Order: sequence, then C-alpha cells, then structure tokens
Amino acid sequence: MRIGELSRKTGVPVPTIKYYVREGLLPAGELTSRNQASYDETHERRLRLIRALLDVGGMKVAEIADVLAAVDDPERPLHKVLGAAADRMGGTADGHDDAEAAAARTTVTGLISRRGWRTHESNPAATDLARALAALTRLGHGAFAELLDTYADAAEQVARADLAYVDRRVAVEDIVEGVVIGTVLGEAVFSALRRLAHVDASARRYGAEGGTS
Amino acid sequence: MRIGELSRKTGVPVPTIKYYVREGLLPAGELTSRNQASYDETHERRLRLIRALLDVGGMKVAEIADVLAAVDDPERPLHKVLGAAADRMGGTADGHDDAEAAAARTTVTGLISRRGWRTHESNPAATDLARALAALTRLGHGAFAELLDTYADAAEQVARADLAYVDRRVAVEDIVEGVVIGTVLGEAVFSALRRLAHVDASARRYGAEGGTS
DNA sequence: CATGAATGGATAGCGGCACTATCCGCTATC
DNA sequence: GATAGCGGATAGTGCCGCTATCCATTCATG
Repeated sequence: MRIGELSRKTGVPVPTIKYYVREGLLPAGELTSRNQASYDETHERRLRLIRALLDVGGMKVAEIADVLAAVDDPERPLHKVLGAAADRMGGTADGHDDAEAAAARTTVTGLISRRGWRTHESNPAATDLARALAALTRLGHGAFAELLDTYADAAEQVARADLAYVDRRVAVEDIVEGVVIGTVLGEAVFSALRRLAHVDASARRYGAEGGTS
Repeated sequence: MRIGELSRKTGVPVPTIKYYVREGLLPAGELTSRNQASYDETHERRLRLIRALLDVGGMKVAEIADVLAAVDDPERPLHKVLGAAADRMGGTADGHDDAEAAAARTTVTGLISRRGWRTHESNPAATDLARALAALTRLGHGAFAELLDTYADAAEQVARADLAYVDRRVAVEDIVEGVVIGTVLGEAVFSALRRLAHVDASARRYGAEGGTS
C-alpha cells in the first residue's frame, strides 16, 4: 500500500501523514525505491489510533509521541506506559502554592491511604486531583471534598471493569496498546456518560428537558 | 479595589485581566473617573472561576464566555446553562460518517432508552459518546461497549452525588454557578481519580509500582 | 517509451489561541 | 509636581496542528 491509499482508507490527508511521520507518531513506510515506500495494516491501525487519541482523547501530538514510543518500546515496562498515558492531562503547574494547595494535597494523601491505593502521591494524577480540589476550595466549594469517596467508589468500579476487560483480551502483545486505548478513550466515554447522567438527573429534579445548548 | 490589587490577589497579570474583560469573560470595573475603575469581590471570584475553568477544566476562552453569559442571564434557563456547560468538549465533527459511526449511534440510542435517561440523542454528549465508541470499534475494541452499563452505573452514581451536593447548597443564586463548577471541575476530579484507581488496579495485578512517567 | 500523476523528502507558511508588549493620555498619591 | 499606576487600544508573540509548495524521482497508462 502506498501513501495515497493509506490516506484514502483513513481519511487523513497525505501531508498530515507525512507530518506524523516527521513527528515520530507513525513509523515511515518501508522504502522500495528512492521515493517509493509501502505501508501495511500496522500503519493503518496506528494512524487510526493516532486520530482517536487526538480527536476523541484530546491528547497533544507530543504527548501521543511519548505514549507511542513507550508502547513500541520492547522493554515494555507496563507501568511506565501507563504513566505516560496517564500523564496526559499535564498540569500547567502554575506557582499557586498557597494554603488551599497544601490542604488539597493533604486531602489527597489522606484519600490515597484511606483507600489503600498502591500509588505514590507524586503521581501526576494526584497532583491534578489536588489542583482541582484547591480550585474548588478557592471557589467556596471546599465541601465538594465530601463527595470524594463516592467519586472514588465509582472510579474503582470503572477501573475494575477496565482491568477485567483488558485481562480477557487476546494476546499479551495487544495488552499495552489496549490499556492506552482504554485509559484515554475510556475517559472520553465516561465523561460523555457523566454529562448524560447529569442532564437526566437535573431533568428529573427541575423538570426541564435536557437541552442541546 | 483597583486592577493591580485584583491582579495581586489572584495571580493573574494585569494585561490578562484586561484581555478577559475584552473577551467578555469578566465584567469591566465600575468607572470612577475617565481612567480609574474599581473592582470588588465579585470580580475576584469571577476571575478565580475563569482560571479554574481554564486551567483545571481545560475549557477554551470562547466556551467560558458562552457559559458565563448563560450564568449571568437573568432568565436563567437552567438546562440551557447546563447545555452550555456540558457542550464544552465540542467535537471537531469530522465527516467520518461510516458504518461504525452509525452503529455507535444506535448503541447510544439503545443505552439511553434502556436506562430511561431523559435526554435526547441530539445531546452533544450523546454525539461525543458515539464518536468515542466508533473510534473504539475502528480500533478493534468494539467489545468495549460491554462495559457501557458498568460505566453508566458509575456515571449515575456520580451524577446523583453531584445533584445532592448542589441541592443542599445555600441560595438559589449560587445554584447555577455551582452546577457549572461541579460539571466542569467534577470531571477533572473524576478523571484524576480514575487514573489513580487504574494505577492501583494494575499495580495489584502486575505488581509494579505506579510510576510518575 | 513518452507523459501525466503520484511519491518521498524538505522547507516555509498559515490560522487559531491565549496571552503579552507597547503606547497614549490621564489620574491618584506622595 | 514627580512618579507610579490606570483604562483603553493596537500590535505582536509563541505554540500547535497542520497545509502549501517545491524538487527530483518513479509509477502507471496509452
């Protein structure tokens, strides 16, 4: 398959494919001549993965490059890939290091130990969580922290389902990629479901129909 | 309070505050002279809200402008505000209208009716969900749809907690803003929790420590 | 085997976005 | 009355995800 066919099959313009190759998201095709290369189904699949992570997952090109590099790494330290996949929300890390931020970090540490979660508080997700809680507190919604355990229950439920799904997946080969897909696209799925459930719940309470803006 | 103090209190640079005023995110201060205006706590609060929606919620400035305009609208059709708040993921709406997309829409419609959700399938969240499912199918993970009900259970659980929280909030005045905050920041909170739970779950299964990339 | 389309590779440019810098004439403050 | 800060306006910046253009080469077609 040549680049034009790859483009037609995936709907990604040829120059964009070239761009992804340049950025290291997509391996180059195998050269058969000085200016002819052939692409196969692995390229097609990778390209679809890239678009899904970009369009649905909202990841940045550089983040995708990191994650895919980890996926392709034959060493495959699974937790490293997971880390790279999970680190995609990447806080802009503003210097706001005030009392709220410290309190939020304490709350997060407490939550992690209370639930017995095997993670370290240096996990970027913990930082993101603390940031969100600090922002809530600054907005006068510190009481939102009372919902944390309900949220955590739901998160554990989802994580268990995800792991069970990955576990009964085919080859070990695909597990790593499957985890990335599940982590990133699963978030999009849950986010959409949460919004639907919100609309439903408030429709029941306030009697309005869920609007489409 | 003058603009410099507002800037110092919130950590937002003065030119950025001016920019937000220009973009309609923040009402202008009350003019006391031709070139002196005074800002109060409402401006301070609004500014913190803007930064939270931007930095933590990942919203765009234009989206925030829409949502805040709805919040400020004295007509306050709550579901409209909710719609504006929920529409923030805004699909890039690519033309990919193939078999997978159609099947995904059917899946979503089925889910909504199965759960008796009071929403219409034209809800942007439904579109986003369908897009995510279509992407999963294209990647060979159509079976992910089997997790949908587990996900939906968790989403309903979270939505119920959110509504209960909003319900026991102070004045009706603050409800609308509270819903926006809960919708947007709650998503960030849950996302972080999900990633933490993922790390924990896979640490238990694979025996690795959750990494920091 | 001539000719037009497509290809690999490289470089430059574009449009959107969230600011940021600069300038102006004015004003609060010391 | 000097200096710092202000409101308002306009132009510029840096990043990001492409997109356009060009070149020499190669494939596909008649």
